[in-house]
Amino acid sequence: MSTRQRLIESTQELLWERGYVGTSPRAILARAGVGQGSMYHHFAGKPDLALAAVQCSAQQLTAVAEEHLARPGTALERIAGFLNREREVLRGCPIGRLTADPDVIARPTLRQPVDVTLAWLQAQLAEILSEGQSRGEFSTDLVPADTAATIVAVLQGGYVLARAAGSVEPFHRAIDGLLALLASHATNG
Amino acid sequence: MSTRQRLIESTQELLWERGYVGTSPRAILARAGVGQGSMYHHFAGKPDLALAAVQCSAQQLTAVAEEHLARPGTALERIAGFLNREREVLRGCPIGRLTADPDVIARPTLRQPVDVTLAWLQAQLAEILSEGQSRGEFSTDLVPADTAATIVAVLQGGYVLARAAGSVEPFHRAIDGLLALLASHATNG
DNA sequence: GTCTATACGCTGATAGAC
DNA sequence: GTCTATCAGCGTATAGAC
Repeated sequence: MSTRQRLIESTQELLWERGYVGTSPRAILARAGVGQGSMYHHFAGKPDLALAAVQCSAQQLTAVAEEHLARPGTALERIAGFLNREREVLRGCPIGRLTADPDVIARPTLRQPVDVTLAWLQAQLAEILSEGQSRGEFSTDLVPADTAATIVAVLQGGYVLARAAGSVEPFHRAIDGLLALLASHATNG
Repeated sequence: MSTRQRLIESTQELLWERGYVGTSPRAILARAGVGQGSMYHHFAGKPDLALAAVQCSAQQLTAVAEEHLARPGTALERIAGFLNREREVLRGCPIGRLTADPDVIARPTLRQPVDVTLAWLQAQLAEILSEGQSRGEFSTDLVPADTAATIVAVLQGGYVLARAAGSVEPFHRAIDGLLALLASHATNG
């Protein structure tokens, strides 16, 4: 693997664990096993490297979500399959996590991929809900865009509860509670 | 106001904005308008001061929630009133925000008040849901503990979506979506 | 109690050798 | 391309004057 790629991967891991503010170039270099010169050769500085890492994480998250959401089944089944996919719950969401970071929120270029990824996910879920409604699988009482925001919020908030508790349990309770609410609106579940 | 109190309040604000990792004693002192000596006189160091600030924020959040949840009305009305209470959405949750911080998660003494506060909130909501069920206001199909976790997760995740988007809109959509799901389970709404 | 002085390692970056 | 040297400033804490 190239030095450039190793730098990006190390940065991805550190951003996930410690956020932008808590990640220093020194720590990135130590994890990647390269010297400072390499980093400043491939990237303009910390913000530039962080942007590359965030874009990479956003791309990976999108790909995984797309793969799960594209599986066959009813709207409810596809959503449940996505929510119950394997996750490292206590590590949290590598993208959602960045919203806690003041420097990410303050820099439009860093915030943008976070915004785009979460908006894309909501749009995908809204589309699935809408299709489910037109197939008669789902109650037309629900507003797809609102329900989609609720679903993504449960996911992001579930991570918060799990990390606070030091246990995956509240995450799964939040998902189960959501699926129970959604199930009663499904006509073919 | 005492110097000690000013230090705690400055720390509360900075922890909310920047988290534990992003908050330096220097920044705290500058905001409080006191010298270093005062801080190390009243507190053992940064972790000790942060603990006092987090406990204070937890106490304040609990008091506000308690006040809203104790208002009269059906279970659904009380929950809706709590969810729609005035919030500084784009600032996020001063308690939930701390779960993104690696040093908070790593220190049991700092994590504990976060854990206790979010667990208490879930317990309160579960109690309201359970009471609603026994009064016939709410479907007995729902598991109160699961639904309570879902509600708190929507709140915490709503902040994430709002901060990512730089807009309060997705927060309110997530809340509206949740309330729509809950409303269909209420028999007196 | 509160202040200033001092300390040492880390942050984030530049310069220049190889 | 990658390395090491060097830098001004910050992070966190201690010492000791007032």
